[in-house]
Amino acid sequence: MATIRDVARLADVSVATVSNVLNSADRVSPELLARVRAAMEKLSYTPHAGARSLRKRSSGLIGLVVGDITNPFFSDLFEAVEDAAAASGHLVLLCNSNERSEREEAHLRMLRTQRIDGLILAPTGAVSMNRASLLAQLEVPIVLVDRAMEGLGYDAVVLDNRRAGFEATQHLIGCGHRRIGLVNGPEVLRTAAERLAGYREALLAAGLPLDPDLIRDAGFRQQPAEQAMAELLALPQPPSAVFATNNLMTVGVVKALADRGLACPQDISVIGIDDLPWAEAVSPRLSAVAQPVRAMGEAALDLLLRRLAGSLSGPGTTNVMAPRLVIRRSCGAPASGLPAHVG
Amino acid sequence: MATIRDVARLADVSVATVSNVLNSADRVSPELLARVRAAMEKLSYTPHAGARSLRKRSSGLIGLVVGDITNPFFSDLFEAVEDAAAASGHLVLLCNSNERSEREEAHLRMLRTQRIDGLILAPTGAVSMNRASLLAQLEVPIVLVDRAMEGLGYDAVVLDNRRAGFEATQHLIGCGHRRIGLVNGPEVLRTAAERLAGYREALLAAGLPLDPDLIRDAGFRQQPAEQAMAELLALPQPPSAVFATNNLMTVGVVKALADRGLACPQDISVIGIDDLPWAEAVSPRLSAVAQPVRAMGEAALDLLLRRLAGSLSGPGTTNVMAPRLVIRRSCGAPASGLPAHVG
DNA sequence: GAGCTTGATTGAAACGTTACAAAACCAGCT
DNA sequence: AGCTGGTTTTGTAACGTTTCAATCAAGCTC
Repeated sequence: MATIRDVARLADVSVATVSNVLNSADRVSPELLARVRAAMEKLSYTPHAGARSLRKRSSGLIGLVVGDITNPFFSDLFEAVEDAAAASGHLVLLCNSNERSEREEAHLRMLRTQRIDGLILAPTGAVSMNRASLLAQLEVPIVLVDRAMEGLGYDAVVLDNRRAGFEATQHLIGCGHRRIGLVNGPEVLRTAAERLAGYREALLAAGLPLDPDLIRDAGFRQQPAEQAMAELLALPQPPSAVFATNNLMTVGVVKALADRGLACPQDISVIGIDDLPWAEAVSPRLSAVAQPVRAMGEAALDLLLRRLAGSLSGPGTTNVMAPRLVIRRSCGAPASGLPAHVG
Repeated sequence: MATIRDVARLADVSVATVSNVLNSADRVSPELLARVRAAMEKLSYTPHAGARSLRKRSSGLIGLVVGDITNPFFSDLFEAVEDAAAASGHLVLLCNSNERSEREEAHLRMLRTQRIDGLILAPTGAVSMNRASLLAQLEVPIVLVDRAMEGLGYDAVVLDNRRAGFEATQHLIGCGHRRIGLVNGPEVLRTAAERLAGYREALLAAGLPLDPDLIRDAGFRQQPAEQAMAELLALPQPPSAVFATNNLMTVGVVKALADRGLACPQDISVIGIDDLPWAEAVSPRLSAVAQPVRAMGEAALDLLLRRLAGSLSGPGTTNVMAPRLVIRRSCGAPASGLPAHVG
């Protein structure tokens, strides 16, 4: 494979000049520029990223680590980040931790040997001390997405989770529901806690009672959500509507209903967080509180690039994005047959 | 950040020795090994991938380029490939071309400057001359996935598309259907052509006529598939069952039905290629011909690694994987109200 | 105790770039 | 002709590794 020396030889200039046309083309005269470009073309020369990253102190690589690339939220996120990164000449290194923190830590080490310029991290689970130090060792700007980890001083871009919880619940209340099930993630996670807070707040605002029986922790996962939904249905006074706080759990909830032959919204109403590509395709078309995924990815990369450029400094800021309520058909008036309870 | 020299100094050995513990630990005495390891630990040393890739002639990077990471098929594929690659100490560089060949070509150039060790490519669209030469210039082993490009001599792992088409169609025929719509991709693509061939063959085997009106090209995309389904329904003699030849088009078809209030399988039966994570959740639970995505990813990486190790050589082989028919509820007997036509 | 063998350790030369200071060039002035 | 000040161009020392031949130590054998 051709090196910069070969190009220099062929164009009859010094290697320094070739390097210049690569990096600051304006510092070289038009005629040499043309000669060099021609030589590169003829040899189909491509610079060696390794050598470059060795000499400059930057690799042009940006790490993106997510918990589950199979989750549409994360694949959309990757797409957004990669598009934006391409525009600034960066390459995105995607790491999928499969929600296992050991894998995530292994990935962080990998990313360090790659000498990434910056990291976008959607942290899985709680923040271990171990991981915090791995992050610090990277010695590069870091932007958190989806889940913020307070106290570490990193930039973050997150959904306004309280509001998302509030709007979803409010929408159901507006449809006439009074007993609303909540299939939530574990409260130790900030996102879950905030979504719950929004739910509470909406109930309170409507003067509705809060029944702890209606609140379930399904670990943000599909299978447990299915189980949780089953339990809710088995309650002496089952809810007339359910709010699932992420997309995986929405699938679980819908499946539980389908398995029991319950129609929606006739028998029970459903709303979820995260819009899904097929939400429009299934019947009923699912209502949801959508996250502005693309905007979140772009915002994250923007923060990162600004840190890299030095145009942003000081302690990390948290960028809170507004959810968007997408109303389709899965929420209707409470089933007449079921008791719409007033507590 | 600590370098190999720092480690050597601290452990009071030569850099060569440190390098040895990194690469062939068995060639160094236990006591020096321990000293070096301790020094690395203390300095939290991590090798510089760039420098390494410069000196050895390999980067430890493997490229994976796909058309649409948002498509569950591809995100599953990435997951499988990354898992397998991690086991062999490779890092996967994912590139998403958004089905645009210019982006794909830009990515191939990027991958060349990264000096990837090998490439797994799910080619989008037809093979341009330009792209063929870009691939050749990479000068690394290449494995094609999903769509083979004949004549270039690369290894490939693909679905047995003919059989997939055959089994899906046969299943519908077995349910009693005689007019079966086919929502297919463009026939210039081998995959689409073969799936069509399987469809034909199944009809032929059952002694059923082939009605060209029932066959539509929806470009493997959702929106056109919705449109195609609408056209099929508007036919004077609409089909009693539909077979969509990929997951995006299945969504489009289902949506078209839902929009018209058509129930499935009561009004019309549906089967698709590619299983979907939510196929079990919607009602009706969708039947499908599943691709063994994980196995395909693993097979692709395996081929690549064997080429790299030199244990595989000679012309490329094509690895044909068997589809798996997953029967759920979306296919039933033809609607009594609709004419089950005998041509 | 001299000569071998074997295995562990090391010095130093690459690998392909970029950065920086030095050199060369070229007008335009005195 | 000799300067000056400004561009272009260039030589060369890093950057952090690995590789490979060379050295060294230690245990054998005769």
